[in-house]
Parts: sequence; C-alpha cells; structure tokens
Amino acid sequence: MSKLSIGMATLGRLPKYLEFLKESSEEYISSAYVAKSLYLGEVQVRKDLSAVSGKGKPRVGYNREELVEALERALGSGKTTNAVIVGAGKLGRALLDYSGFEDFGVKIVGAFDINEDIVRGNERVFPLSELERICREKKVKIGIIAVGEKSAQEICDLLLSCKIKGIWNFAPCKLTLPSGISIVQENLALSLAHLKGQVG
Amino acid sequence: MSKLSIGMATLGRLPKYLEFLKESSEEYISSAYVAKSLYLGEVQVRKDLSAVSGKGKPRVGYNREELVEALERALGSGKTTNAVIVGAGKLGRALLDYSGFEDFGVKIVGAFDINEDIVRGNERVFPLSELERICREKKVKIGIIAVGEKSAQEICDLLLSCKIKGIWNFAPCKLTLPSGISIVQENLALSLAHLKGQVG
DNA sequence: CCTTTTTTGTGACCATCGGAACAAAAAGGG
DNA sequence: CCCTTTTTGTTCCGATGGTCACAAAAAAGG
Repeated sequence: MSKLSIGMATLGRLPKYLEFLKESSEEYISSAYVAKSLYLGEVQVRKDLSAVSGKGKPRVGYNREELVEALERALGSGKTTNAVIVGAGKLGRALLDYSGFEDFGVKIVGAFDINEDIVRGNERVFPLSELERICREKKVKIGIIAVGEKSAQEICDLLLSCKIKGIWNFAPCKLTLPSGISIVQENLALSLAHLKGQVG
Repeated sequence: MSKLSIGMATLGRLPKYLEFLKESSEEYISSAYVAKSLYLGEVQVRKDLSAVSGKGKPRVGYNREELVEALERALGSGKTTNAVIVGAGKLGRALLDYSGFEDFGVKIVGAFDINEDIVRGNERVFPLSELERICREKKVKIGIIAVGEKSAQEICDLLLSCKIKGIWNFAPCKLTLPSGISIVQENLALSLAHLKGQVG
C-alpha cells in the first residue's frame, strides 16, 4: 500500500527502479528480473515496490506503466522542491553540477558565495546578498551548507531568516536551530572511516 | 570493553569526542558534560565511550588523557591508511581538499585524472598512467571513484588491478567486484531526498 | 561505618532494514 | 475442472542503532 512515509533505504532505490523501468519496453516486469538487473534481492524489490504501488499480478508481474507512474508520484517528480547551496567552493560547485537530485524532485536553483571572483566565473553562482531575494521569489525550501565549519552557524541563521524549512549541512559541526526545521548532517569522512575499518 | 568492531554510528562520533576532549583541560570529564556540549544523548555518549575504553569512574567521570588515548587508538590515528581518488573533476577535487579524513586515520595521497589540463593545473593531481606505480609505492588500500557513471566500472577494475582492498564509489551505479573487496556506495542525492520528504 | 548522591554501565524496549520462508493468487496444461 | 507452476505479498527472524530505566560503584558527609 502507498504509505505516507517511505523508508529512507527504500527511497534511495526508487530512482534506480524508475530509470530501469523507463528504459525497458516490456508491458509486464517481474521483481526477479528487476532484482537481477539491479543486483538487489528479490524480496527487497517486492517490498520496495509494494511500498509505492502494491499492484503486482501473481504469475505475471508488474504493469510497467502503472509502476512508472507510481514511482514518479512517490518521488514527487511533479512537485519539485527548490534548494539553494551556500558556499561555492569546490564542494558547493560539485553539488551544483551533481546530476541526480532531479531524480528525487529537488531542483538546485543556484549557489551563493561571498567571493566575487567565484560569482563572476560561474553562471549559476550568485552573490550572497541576493540569497534572500531569490529564496523568496523561488519559494526555496531547502538550504545546503557547503561552507567551512567557522561560518556554518552564521549561514544557517541566514538561511532560516530566508524562511528555509530544511538544512543539509556538509560542515563538520553541529548546528543549533529552532524546532520545526529539519536538518540532515552529512559526514563524508564517515563512510571512508568505515571502509578503513574493513580493509584493516 | 574494547570490541573488535565498533558500530558505524559510534565511529562517526568518535572524532567529535576526540576533538572536544583535546580542547578541554579538565582532568576528569563526565558523560553528561560531553553530551550537553555536543548536543548528544547522555546514554549515547556513555555507550560510545564504553565501546572504546570503558574506564569511567562513577561519581567522577572519565580520565581525559586516558580517553584521548583510547579514542586515538580506536581511530587508528597512529596507523594511517592511504587512499587515492580517481577522477579530479569538481567532486574529486572537493574530496581532495576535504579536511576531516585525517581524523579517521586516512590519508589521501592524491587524485588521478586522464585530462592533462587538470593534471597540470593541480599540484596533487596526477595522470592516470601513474596510478599503478603510486599505489604500489605508497601501499594504497582504498580507492575513491569520483568519475561518471559510464567509466566507473572500468576505473573500479583498474583499481582492483592496483591491489586496492576497498572502494568508495560516488558514481550512482552498482559495481561488480570479487569477494574480499569491500565497497561503500555513496549516494549524495539520498540525503537530500529524505530532507525533501520532511519539508514537503 | 552508614547513608546519600552522583555518575557510570547495562538491560529492556522500539524502530528501521534486510533476508528467508511461506501463504495466496493467477495463469496454463491436461 | 483441477493440478502445477510462477510470481506476488506477508510474516518472521536477526542485526544495528537510539532511548528509557535501573543497577552498581564510588565519593562525600555525618
């Protein structure tokens, strides 16, 4: 059944299903086929798909078109959320170029930086002074912090004053925010540390 | 007690504890104080610390110096693991500049790219043809894939031929590898999608 | 010495996630 | 019409992670 909240792990796989199903041209597709193609478990695929649609036919599989529609609905492809990046250093520009956010219905409207040289050199980078105006005009809901640890809290407060509802923080520090604002703390080093533990 | 394997969630917090404890100058520190300072739960702090040391004194707290030593041991600060980045686009260079890997005892020895302009313009970027030699000389154990989806598998195979033991893959695709090789799949868009679900 | 108080350490519970096993449904063949 | 086969959908189990509650230990004060 289509639940209101889809688990994070499932959500992460939905774009892969969507892409795969769009490329196919079968009328019906089985979970086993999808699983094999994407190197996933069969049960996992069925659970994921049942979370967004639950309309498979035994002995036949899933109707591809129905499934594509259901996936697009779940991913909110129709209802795009706008986001901004603050800090247009290497990380900020990497995120600006990262193609993959659209898969989840998130559009990066631009990056903002205080350094005028960076602003001049990049089409989608704007001066920080325009942050408030653009957030207002584009109804931006998500702010991505890609500045250093020292200015992260300051930028966070600035974003909050722009009526941002969610923060994605790449700076390696804890931010203080009022309740009602969502935050996701990214820690790039963490995955690497885990890998180090495994390779000994 | 000091277990052989520390959970990933715990591991991610250890550098914060270490940094905080190094900055302090108390002889004894309580879990409540650490928790409050780092915005964590008290029990979480105690469980984390007991995973690396387990030497707290009731009514007194943890001996700061002992704890710092235990944390450094757990993070393998003494035993650094070398890593290379393949692909020196914006993401690769952002990772090259990211300070925070050292906290976990991982040293990025350099990035590699096939584009000679990028190689010439960056001191720590080398031509891909030197990958094998440098991996051999520096005993590199971890390879970070920061190239596009199309060449990811090819680069993965190349890294394997350089005796890499672990892969950190930023390309949004599944890689096929032999058993015995560890892989961590990074999905930057996933966190953002989760945030979108919360603010939507 | 004994009680109180503070702090550590751990056991119990809940949520998420993934995999295995199994029940249910639908097509197809005799 | 019934039996087999394929595929879905669900239920159960184990592992991880986080929080609450409580037991255990050690200092402090009478």
